[in-house]
Amino acid sequence: MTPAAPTPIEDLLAAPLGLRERKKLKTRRAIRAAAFRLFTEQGYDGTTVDQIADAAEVSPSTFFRYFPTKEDLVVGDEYDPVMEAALRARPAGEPVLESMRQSFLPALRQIVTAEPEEMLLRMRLMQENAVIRARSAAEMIRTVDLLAGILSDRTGEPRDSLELRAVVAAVTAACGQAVEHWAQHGGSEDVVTLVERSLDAVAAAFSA
Amino acid sequence: MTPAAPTPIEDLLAAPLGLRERKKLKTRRAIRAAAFRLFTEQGYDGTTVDQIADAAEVSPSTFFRYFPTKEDLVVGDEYDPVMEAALRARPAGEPVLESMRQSFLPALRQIVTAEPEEMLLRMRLMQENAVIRARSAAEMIRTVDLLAGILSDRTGEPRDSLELRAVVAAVTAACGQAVEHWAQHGGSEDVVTLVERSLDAVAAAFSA
DNA sequence: CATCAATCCGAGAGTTACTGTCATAAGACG
DNA sequence: CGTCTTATGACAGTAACTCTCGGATTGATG
Repeated sequence: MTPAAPTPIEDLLAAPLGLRERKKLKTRRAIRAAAFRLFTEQGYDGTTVDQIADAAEVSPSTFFRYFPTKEDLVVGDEYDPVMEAALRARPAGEPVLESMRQSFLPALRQIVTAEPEEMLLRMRLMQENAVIRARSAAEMIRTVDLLAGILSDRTGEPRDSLELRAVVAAVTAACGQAVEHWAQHGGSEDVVTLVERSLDAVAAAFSA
Repeated sequence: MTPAAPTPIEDLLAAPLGLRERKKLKTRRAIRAAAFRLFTEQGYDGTTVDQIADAAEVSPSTFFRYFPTKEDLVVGDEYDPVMEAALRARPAGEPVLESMRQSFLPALRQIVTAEPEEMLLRMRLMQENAVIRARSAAEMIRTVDLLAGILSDRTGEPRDSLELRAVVAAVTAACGQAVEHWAQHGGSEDVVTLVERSLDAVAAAFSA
């Protein structure tokens, strides 16, 4: 395209994504898009990996190179790093509950506003399909492990502190219920408000 | 065996388990016993259903008649009815937290004292195997649904009350962490104490 | 005791998710 | 342009299920 003269500025701009990387990202998106379309048309169980691969114009082998399992199309734990960063950014002396609240809320807001229809589809699949539900629940366990690890590092508590893990698990579960409620009402309510309601309810139940 | 004279008393006593039912229970136990033995020897993933069926001297077809999936050998939700009964027996006006505590504790104590080694194996498999972990987590969701349903019926709240579900989920998660802690320490500590510690920690975190 | 209906079981074929290997084609790079 | 790396596709294979069907076992009845 451009003459042979090297253009470092353009290189730097293009560097984050070489042609190869761009193509990979594109096929990854194509696979997921084809899958979600087929899922809405035929349901999750009614759609085979071969069909998805056909629709995305890749071979089944390639499908499994991009998504190790069919479930991974739906679950996706790409939000954990966001919450991890947010949690690490909280001040050291802050109470655990407040740190978690301030980490969950921005992450949730971002997810819900960025791609609400995809999130709704995911939650719908989670309700309908036992396998997806199970995997999502397992992801929540992963999240609890992650957050408890970060917090224990920060406070110097042992990594398997029952007390810390209990708090993290309880808060995460309450927030999860808020998200589920959000999804079951079609995403019309404000997630932040729902999370606050959840946490307030837990506080009320435990302070009585 | 006995003379032809009809013996209604014996009939009534034998009624709960006819020959057929007894046989079914026996093969069910045989399958599970064989499976657990093979699991400890070769691991969960290293054991095929065919091997289990062979060891239990049944056909693979029969295996799937008794256990719809291989995971069902391990997860088993036979404790939900116990908790359900306990929860329904609680007085109507009691706070949710107290009702749950008084329902969880006896059930847990029973599970842990009745067959501790089996429970430990289950928890160990849950740690090691992602599929089992996911299924167990899904069972916890089922439990939350069940308990929230019972409690909402009792208090007249709507069945999908976010507040109620958040509290139930938080308490269940905290208790789950207690059980996990119990298992990770080889079952040497007292479950009841661990549950109390968990719930106290949540209370402390939310009352600050 | 004989029989009949319900139910349980085993055999076999088929589907699907996933794994591993290998040859080939397409980008990266000097 | 040549080479080297890497992505891809074709293929074979495994394991967890699902479905169906004929035969055996059980439990009730005449």
